[in-house]
Order: sequence, then C-alpha cells, then structure tokens
Amino acid sequence: MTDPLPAPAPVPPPSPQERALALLWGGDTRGSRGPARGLTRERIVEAAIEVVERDGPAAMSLRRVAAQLGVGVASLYTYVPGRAELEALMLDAVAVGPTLPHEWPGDWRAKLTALAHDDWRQLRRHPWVLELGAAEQVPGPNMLRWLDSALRVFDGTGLGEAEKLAAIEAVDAYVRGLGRLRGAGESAAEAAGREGTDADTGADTDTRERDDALGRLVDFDRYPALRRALAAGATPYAGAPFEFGLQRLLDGIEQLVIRRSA
Amino acid sequence: MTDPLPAPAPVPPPSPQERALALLWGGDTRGSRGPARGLTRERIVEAAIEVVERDGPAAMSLRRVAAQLGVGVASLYTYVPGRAELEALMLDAVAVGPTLPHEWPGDWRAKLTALAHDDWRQLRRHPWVLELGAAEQVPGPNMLRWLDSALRVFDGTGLGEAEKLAAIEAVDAYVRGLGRLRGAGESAAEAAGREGTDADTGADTDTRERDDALGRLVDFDRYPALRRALAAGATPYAGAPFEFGLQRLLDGIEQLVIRRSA
DNA sequence: GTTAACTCCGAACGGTATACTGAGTTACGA
DNA sequence: TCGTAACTCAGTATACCGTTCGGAGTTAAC
Repeated sequence: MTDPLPAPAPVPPPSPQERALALLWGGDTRGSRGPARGLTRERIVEAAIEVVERDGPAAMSLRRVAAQLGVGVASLYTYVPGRAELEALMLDAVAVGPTLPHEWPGDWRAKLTALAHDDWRQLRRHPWVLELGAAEQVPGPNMLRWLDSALRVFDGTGLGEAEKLAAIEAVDAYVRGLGRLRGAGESAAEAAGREGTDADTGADTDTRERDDALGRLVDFDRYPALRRALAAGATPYAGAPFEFGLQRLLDGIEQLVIRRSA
Repeated sequence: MTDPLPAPAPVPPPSPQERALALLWGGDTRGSRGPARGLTRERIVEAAIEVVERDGPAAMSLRRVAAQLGVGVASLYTYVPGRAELEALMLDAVAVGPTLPHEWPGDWRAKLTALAHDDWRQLRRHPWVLELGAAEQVPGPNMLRWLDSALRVFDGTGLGEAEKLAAIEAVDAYVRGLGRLRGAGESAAEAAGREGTDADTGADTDTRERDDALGRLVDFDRYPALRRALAAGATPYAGAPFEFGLQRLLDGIEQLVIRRSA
C-alpha cells in the first residue's frame, strides 16, 4: 500500500492579498495568442474611479464599471481577478499627488507640512478611499514611491530610520483619521468650486444640519463639559480644525529632531 | 379658485441620518397594543456584534443576525429601520470602555495617554468598527458621554474650549488612523490569549507574511530611502509603533499647555 | 365583542459578486 | 497554409444581499 504519488502541489492557495500584490506589481504572464484585448487594466481602473466619484462608493459595482466601458461584466474578469483587487488598484492610483514630498522647498518641517496638506487635499478630493480601503492597504508602486520620497524629507535630521518611518506614518495616520472623523469630505462640485484654495472650513452644511437635529434630541445638561465647548462655539464631531492637531504633532516631532541633533 | 387647504404637511422627509439619530437617542413612540415583543433592540445589536466578530464585517448581514436570533429577517424591521441604523447602534455600543477618561488618575497627560491606550485597545478588540463606520459617525449617547468626559481631562489647564476639543479629536484621529494603517487588528483569539497585556507588538504574522510576498515581488533598489529603513529593521505599512507618534503628539500638546499657563 | 393596532414572517423584487459554458477570434507551429 | 491551442468576451446560473408587501395571528382599547 505504498503511495507513490505525493500530493501534486503543496503550493498554498494564493491568498487574495497575494493576488492583489501580484496584480499591483505587474507580473503580466499572459501569452500572445487570441484576439486583441479591447481594454487595459488602466482603462478599467479609470472607469471604476469615474463611477465611484459620480455615484458614490456604495454604488460602485462591477456591473456599473462594465456599463461605463460598454462591455459585459464577465469581460472584466480577464483583466482583474475580482472586486477586491480592483479596489486595490484604484487605491494605489489615487494614492499620490503629481509631485513628491522630498522635491518640495524648505526644511523638513515645511516639507512635512506640505505633505500633510497634500495628503489632506487628496483625501478630500477622493473621499471614497476611506470607505473603499477599509479592508487593508496593499502597498502598490505609487504608495512605495511616495513613502520612499517621504522618508527623504528627514534627510539631514539626526532621526533614526525607524523614527523617520514612524514620524511619517504618524502624520499620515493623523490626516486619515481626521478625514474619517470629519465624514466623507466635500463633494466633487465643492472641490471644483474652490479649486486650490485649501481653506479649512470648520463645518460644512451637512454637519450643521446634523448638529441641529442633535440639538433638538439631546439634553446637553447631561454633558456639562461638552455644553461649555458648544457654547464657546466649538463644533464636536465635525472634525477639529485640521491645522491644530497637525501643528501639535509637528511640534512634538521638532522636539525630537532638536534632541537628536544635540 | 381660492385654495383653502394649505399643503397638509411640509415636513421634510426624514433623512437616514436623522432616523439613526432618533433611534440612538431613544424616542420610543410605539403604542401599547398588539402582542408582546419577542426581542429587544439591545438583543439585536448584541447578536449583530456577535456575528460580525465571528464571521467578519463582510459577512455581516441582516439575514445572519436574524438567524443568530432564530427569527425571520423581516422581524428585525420592527425594531430597526434598516441596516445603516443597526450599524450606528453597533458602533455606539462598542464606542466606549467600561470607565471614563476623566476618572483616571494622574495629570492631564497621564489621562490622555490612558485615553489613547484605551481607544487603541478598544479598536484592536473590535477592528470592524473601522470598516463599518466608514459611512459616517452618528454620535450616540455613549460617544457623547465619552467626549464629555474626555473634555474634562483638560480641566485646570489653560486651554481654550475649542483647543480642548481639537486636542481630543487629534488624539482620536491619530489612534483611529493608525489602526487603519495597521490593518484590521488582531484576531479575537489573539486578544483573548493575552488579555490585558497591552503589548505593542511591532508586526503580527499577517503583515510579516505580506512583507515576505512584497519582498519577493519588489525591487527595492528603486526605493533607496525605503531600503535603508528596511535594512535598519523598520517595517513599513505595518503601522509604526503606536507609542512613538502618540508621544510626539502629546509633546506638542504639552508645549501648548505650557504656553497657555504662562 | 368588535376593532384597530401591533408583531411576526414567508415570499418576492431588484440588486450584488462570481462561476460556468460556449461561441467567436487570433496567432503559433507543423 | 491551415489546424488547433489559447485567448477574449458575454449570456446564463447561482447564491447571496437589503428591503417591501401582504397576510395571519395576537393583544389592548373602546
């Protein structure tokens, strides 16, 4: 009762994470036969982004993407293994602005400030990344290019390598976290309306409406400290002004830089 | 052709946001007739949380929640208007730990550190809040109770009301943002295994696996700064150590406190 | 006792992602 | 040159999803 045939392939099943990685990092392994392809991965990602920006993240579906391209749903599967992987591609596509942090003028603090602002602007322009990217961040080429550039912002400071990385991710975490507290961000129309003004409006109309409804329902006498803050004009859960927390964080990093260069 | 009857009810249609708010803040307006109710809203929320923690956020569905409770799907709609509102209830249910920040010992910095740690622990224990709460944060009773308590942490410092609020939200944003960069957090089994140890493991098994796959695919010569960081032992996109960014942020807030009390 | 309000739920509707199958198209290898 | 293998594409099928509808049973108010 020998068993001459070992298990044919003890290869672990490719996890969705690994599939997304392989997809993001190229590795095109298709032959050359068959009819010419009518689409490209880039066109699909582009169409998907159009759909999600027009109809919102909840309405994003492969069917709509296919319709946008004038193609059957099943056709997409020859270019992209599934929805999750498409989302990873979309995220990487909008991950980075046109220029890179280390190329910007000024010292590290100026660059880091600009980095945060750029991140913030990107997030407000594409609010859906917060809803789409919930699953997990699979690092793609754009993200790594950005991260590499961001690390170089700290060239010349005495910070350790791990500290540089941690500082970048702290700023990134703050920006993204605040974007989430603030809610979905402004509409595309809004963004187009004041393109580039970069204003830090304390609260938009939606949050104002919600606060009104909240004020009608809640007895704020039960929350004295909150009541005081409200009376002073602060607007909770609208997201605090972006700049405040950023400057505090940068102050803290600056303290460390000074300590390290001493 | 007079028109003696004005439009009967110019009441605007209740938005989903307002429905969720009304739901979170009580306002039970049901009559007393009809058969006794077999369920409660609390039981439903509890069951939903069980489902999401067992099967993951993607598998959360009203049908599963109903099955978990041994009732038909449609029955849920007598207690909860829809899925969005149920999610709001779930989020508020796990929003706050057993004790409140202002009751903890120490000065404001000690309390704020504990607040961040508590927030972090809560996030790692219920990672799904990051995926569920994507839509929008509708503040419920627990959240406001927590926020009120958090504001009182700054009692005695010279900070302005808006500054207090902004500081709280900055810390909160940092913690949640880092939770997202890190990925979904640890499994329930993990959490149970080292209950309360609060260790800051740099990277878990999942991220290690992903990094291996990444290393195989990516030519890091194209990312010199990143390569240096990696060589120094840093692990990108695994989330930097939680403590680093937190202490930098707290340092920055401390500077402001000192300035304000001068 | 009648009735109106209420709970519960099976069934159905329109939507989703994905798998499967088959037909049509292309280019390599003999 | 031409058969055939490899490939693209789409229609159909499956298995879910949230939500609605209508009916049957139950209770309190009148």
